[in-house]
Amino acid sequence: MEKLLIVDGNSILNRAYYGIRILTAPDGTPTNAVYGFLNILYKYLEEEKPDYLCVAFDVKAKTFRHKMYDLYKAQRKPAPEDFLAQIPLIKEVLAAMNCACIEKEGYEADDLIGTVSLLCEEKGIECRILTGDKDDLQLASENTVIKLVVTRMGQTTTTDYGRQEVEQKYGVTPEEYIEVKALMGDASDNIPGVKGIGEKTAFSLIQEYKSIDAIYDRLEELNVSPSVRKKLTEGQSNALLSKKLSVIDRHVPLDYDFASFRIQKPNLSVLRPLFLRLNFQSFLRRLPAETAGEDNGIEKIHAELKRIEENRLSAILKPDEHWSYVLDWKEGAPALYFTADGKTVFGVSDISRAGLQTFFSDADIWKCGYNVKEDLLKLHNLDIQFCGIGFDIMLAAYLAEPTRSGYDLGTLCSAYLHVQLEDAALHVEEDGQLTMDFGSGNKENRQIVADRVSAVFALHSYFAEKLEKDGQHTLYYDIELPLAEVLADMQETGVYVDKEALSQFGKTLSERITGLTSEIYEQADEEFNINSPKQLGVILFDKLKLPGGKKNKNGYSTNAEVLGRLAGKHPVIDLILEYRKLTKLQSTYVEGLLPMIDLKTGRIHSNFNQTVTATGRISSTEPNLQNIPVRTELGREIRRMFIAEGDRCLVDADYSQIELRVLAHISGDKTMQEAFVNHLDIHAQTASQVFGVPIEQVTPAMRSRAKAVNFGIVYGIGAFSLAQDLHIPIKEADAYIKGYLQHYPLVDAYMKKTVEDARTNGYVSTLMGRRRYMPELRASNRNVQAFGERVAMNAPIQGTAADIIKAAMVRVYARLKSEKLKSKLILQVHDELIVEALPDETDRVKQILREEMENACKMNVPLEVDLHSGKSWFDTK
DNA sequence: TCGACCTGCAA
DNA sequence: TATTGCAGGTCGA
Repeated sequence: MEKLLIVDGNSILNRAYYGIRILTAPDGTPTNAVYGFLNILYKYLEEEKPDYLCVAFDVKAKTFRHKMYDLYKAQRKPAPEDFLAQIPLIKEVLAAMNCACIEKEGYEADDLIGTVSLLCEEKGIECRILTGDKDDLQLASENTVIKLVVTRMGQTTTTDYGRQEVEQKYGVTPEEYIEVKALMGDASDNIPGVKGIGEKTAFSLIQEYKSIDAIYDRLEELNVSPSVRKKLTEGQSNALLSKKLSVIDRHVPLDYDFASFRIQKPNLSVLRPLFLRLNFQSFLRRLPAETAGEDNGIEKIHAELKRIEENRLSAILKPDEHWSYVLDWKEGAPALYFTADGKTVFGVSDISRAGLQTFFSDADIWKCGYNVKEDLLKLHNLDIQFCGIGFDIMLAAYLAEPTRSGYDLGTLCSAYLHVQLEDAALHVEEDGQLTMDFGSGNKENRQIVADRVSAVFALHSYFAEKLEKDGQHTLYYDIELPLAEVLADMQETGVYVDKEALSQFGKTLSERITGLTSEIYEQADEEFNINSPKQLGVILFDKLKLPGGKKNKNGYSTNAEVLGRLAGKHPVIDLILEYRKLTKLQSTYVEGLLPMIDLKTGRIHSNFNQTVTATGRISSTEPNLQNIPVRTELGREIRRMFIAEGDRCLVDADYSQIELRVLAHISGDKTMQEAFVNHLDIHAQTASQVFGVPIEQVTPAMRSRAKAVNFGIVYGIGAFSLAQDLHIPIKEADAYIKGYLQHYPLVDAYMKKTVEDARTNGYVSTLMGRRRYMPELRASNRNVQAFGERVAMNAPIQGTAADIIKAAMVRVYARLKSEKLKSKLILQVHDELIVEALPDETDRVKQILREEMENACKMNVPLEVDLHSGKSWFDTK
């Protein structure tokens, strides 16, 4: 038996719109609903494998229902703009897929669906209706199944309703379902129903009497309460009207030939460019592979590969050329591919160390790569210097769009050049490495790599120009690009760890954890998994009956804040808090760090990522060395294990209040600037302002509150959260914020202006021209918008601070190098730099750190650096 | 085995 | 209903 799938276009698009986070094409077109729609469509095409497919849409014009009842759907709020914009877009996509879209003036999608499903019944074709709207349940039959879509937490699921399922679930037949709806009405469509009759009564009435007509035929005999009878009497005309409105018209004169619903192949020459434009990578991958000679209108990257012998390298490499390259390790031994024109790619397989040196160690040979930091590390393993770094595609793409989730070459080609890098979909890139399945049918590795070199070349032209146009030249060439080398060096150097001491600390923790575990079991009077918040919640709130009910969707919340409020109510609480503290240290910082210690060097080589954060900060992984405990006494012990090797020492330099200084500078607020210019205690100063007392009368409590406000302001805090943070009434918190903005009026003005600028420009910028695009501000969801506003206020501050410390790192690195010091920069923790210094260089290193950090950026307020040194990180406080 | 979720660590 | 990150554990698909 053949099968047809008909989709309620508006309904599914709507579900997709609200179910999916904000998503935009590179040109700013909102695409989340279209993306979600296609995901749902593809999913059910695969699941149902229909022979026919069509998508029904509503038409804007009034329908016969409006003529019947002019209030029909009258209360509907107009859909958000970025939703409406996607309706023509999905139709464009469906047209390119050669999928029939049907619509008819005067009718709704439901009527078309009803008509098509009836046609199916007549033709003996199975019909599946994909919709988010329960109204269609009236169409269910043995042959017609409604697939009702529910989107929850990003997941799409459907429940299938045939005749049986409707009867089972609702206790009425599909035909009777219309009667129920007519009785109870439908607020969303403004169908009146009978006033006072709700869902329950409507269902029981229809279950008993089957139809509205039957009810009114024998109204006086009905076995109902007088009040229900009264309501029915008064609502008779509304009931009849509602039924007319609710019933789907299954006899719409269709202007479409049923045969045109038969599934056809997509029009690739239209669909592929469209998906490229929308940057739908996952859908591009679904499209059938191109056959040879097929002209699909898309330019493909293709390089002519010339394999050469290593001894010809010097002859080919002219220093006045710009060389785009890829260093490939796929075939076991390194291979070098490079091009000067993007068309001819030279390839040297099995290249020797000397060959690599010819290319990489010559500063006169200008080189453009992709993820240069990785190449630096690989070459350093062979003890080869990498000089003449001219450009890095990945870093440029990061500046162009720091919120991207990844920067693989194929994606960048489609997103920015609208050109396809062939086989891009078949391989996965990790840290810029090419890993792929060389199964049959693929092009051979060499050609793929050659094409990648060509892509690097093309992207360089594009991004070099874009950086100029966007005013990011200095940020790129003076900060990000040289920083790659600094980070590679830091990664390579690593930080020395006292493995024995760390292990010993772990043993001590283990003993205490064992003891705590049995104490907790004793108090709970049973054994359970303390690490499971779910089980813990049951113990605390069900078994021990502690107050403080549910919070999250899995049940009870048991985080430190909740437990803290419970402290004193039961002895187990303190034990659990202690248990949590110790197991955190044990699992994350002892068991997590120990295996990361390089056996040869005794050091941990964390990965410093340059293209991860939305604001310009660096991130650290495997392990993350930017979140080593410091706030609690016991946690801080971990820092004793990070030590300088041999007779060296650690020098720690951290910026004092860098974000507030940035705020004082970019807002232009004189009061705040003065505090910094005069080297005053900014939190005490703020307290004095907000509480209206002289500075010498500021109590520690006042200062600590002011400090919280200072922090909060930077994050775009609201009164609610400040109140929660400080455990004070919202009103009071609100007064603090108001007072703050009153005393720092230009901070207030800055916040407002930044958000306004972000709305008009679509992005915010840091002092050095780093951007963050803010599509959130154009979202229809209030929460998303409010989030966007906070981000708009915070990103320039956090981002400028990131710019500054990055500049400082480049300067410190250059100074250490130019002064031929052996001391090494080893860590960066957002506002803090750590150098492992030789004994006779320590004083010089301190001087360099202070000079280069304090002068990294000229602002209207001074930058101040606190310096400490010691044998371990613990000692540098 | 993988992803969602909760929790907690840092600036 | 405060920004930016990373990671470990549990639990269910």
